[in-house]
Amino acid sequence: MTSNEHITLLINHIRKDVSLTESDIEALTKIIEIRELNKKEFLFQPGETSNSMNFIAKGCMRSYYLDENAQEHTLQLGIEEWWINDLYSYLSRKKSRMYVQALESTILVQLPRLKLEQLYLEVPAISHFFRIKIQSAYVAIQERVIDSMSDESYDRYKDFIKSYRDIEQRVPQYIIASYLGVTPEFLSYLRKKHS
Amino acid sequence: MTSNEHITLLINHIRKDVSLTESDIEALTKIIEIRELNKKEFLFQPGETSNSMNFIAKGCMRSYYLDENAQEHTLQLGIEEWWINDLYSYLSRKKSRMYVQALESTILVQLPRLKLEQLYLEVPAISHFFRIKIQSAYVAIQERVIDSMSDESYDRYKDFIKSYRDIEQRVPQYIIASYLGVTPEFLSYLRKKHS
DNA sequence: TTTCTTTCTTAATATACCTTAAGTTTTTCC
DNA sequence: GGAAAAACTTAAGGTATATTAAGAAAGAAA
Repeated sequence: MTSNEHITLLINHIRKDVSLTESDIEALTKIIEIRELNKKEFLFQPGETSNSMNFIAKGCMRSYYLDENAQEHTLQLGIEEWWINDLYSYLSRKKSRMYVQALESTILVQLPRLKLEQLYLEVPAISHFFRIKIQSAYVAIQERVIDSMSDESYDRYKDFIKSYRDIEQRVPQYIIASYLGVTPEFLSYLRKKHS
Repeated sequence: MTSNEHITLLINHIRKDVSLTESDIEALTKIIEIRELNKKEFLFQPGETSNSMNFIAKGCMRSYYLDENAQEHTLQLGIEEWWINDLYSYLSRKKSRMYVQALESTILVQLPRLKLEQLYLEVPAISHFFRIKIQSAYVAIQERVIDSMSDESYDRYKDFIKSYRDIEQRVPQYIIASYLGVTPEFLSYLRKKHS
């Protein structure tokens, strides 16, 4: 697949929410960078600051952090046509506490922050698109807070599958466990018990 | 306290983040509504849609929802100079699942959504201010996700106190328990154990 | 294929947290 | 100020989830 096809995927994705003229597309295309990551490679790590919006054209990514006991906690997962980032770091321009990592060999279409903010002035539709995206990110994370409050861990697992239907098959169980906040052993037990 | 003082509180609050001219303030003041709530009164309830941004001029509020077992889960708390809402409902214009309730007798300075969106066009500083606020709401809720992943509930309690220093004294323990996701009995046990 | 590494499962034991219920303290309101 | 309601504490017994460790299965590498 050529880099053009990845860009087209992004453009069609944006066009689901807002209309773009040919000149909008040209301006957008100018600021795009393509980034390839090998399996297990990091997009960024704690201490770095996120400086781009990252669209997954191919592959699978996750964000996670390590707690004081060096336990991994997965916050976000994504496959083709999802966005992956530490939005906290991107929006606040502070250092991230997150690892953002490729779970498969992955191709990202990146929009660097400074150029994107320039583009907002030129192409309001793009600004509008990202306002929608940041709103949905807020909605998604609030959903996550609510789901995580269910004290039945099997319910949380069902919530997870509802939100991440297509992803469940592609990521290892231990990552799902780290998303749900249970041990892999316990997740294994739950799956057996309910099957 | 007159309603003017409540409005001044809001204006000074906004001026911490952006500059406002006298005419900005005049335009802002025009759309303001004051809402008084008695203790335990609801600002809105599940099934309703949030149609305003709500600044607490006086009092104490919380948002919570009921799970399938009719357990309360507190999502957000606020006192003077905090904003309280179901931002999910406000931004998406969908029905809320939340109760937003006064924990003390409370005075809100409200900005109705439609008028506020008009005001954004007239006074960009206000638009900028709320972009900052919505960003911080995102940051706060991500913080909450991370804090809630600590499986030691006493750690979560310490995180809570760090985020809600001034509020801890003013709300009942059982609400803190419902925020932390533990029973009031267990919170009581924890506080004794660590004191 | 064969070996090595990663991921998944099983099971025994340990612990954090819940449930219930009763008693105590604090707050509300007439 | 006093009665009623709301909130908080204590403790016993129960359940959900963690820990550890070992073996099985699947995937990657050679």
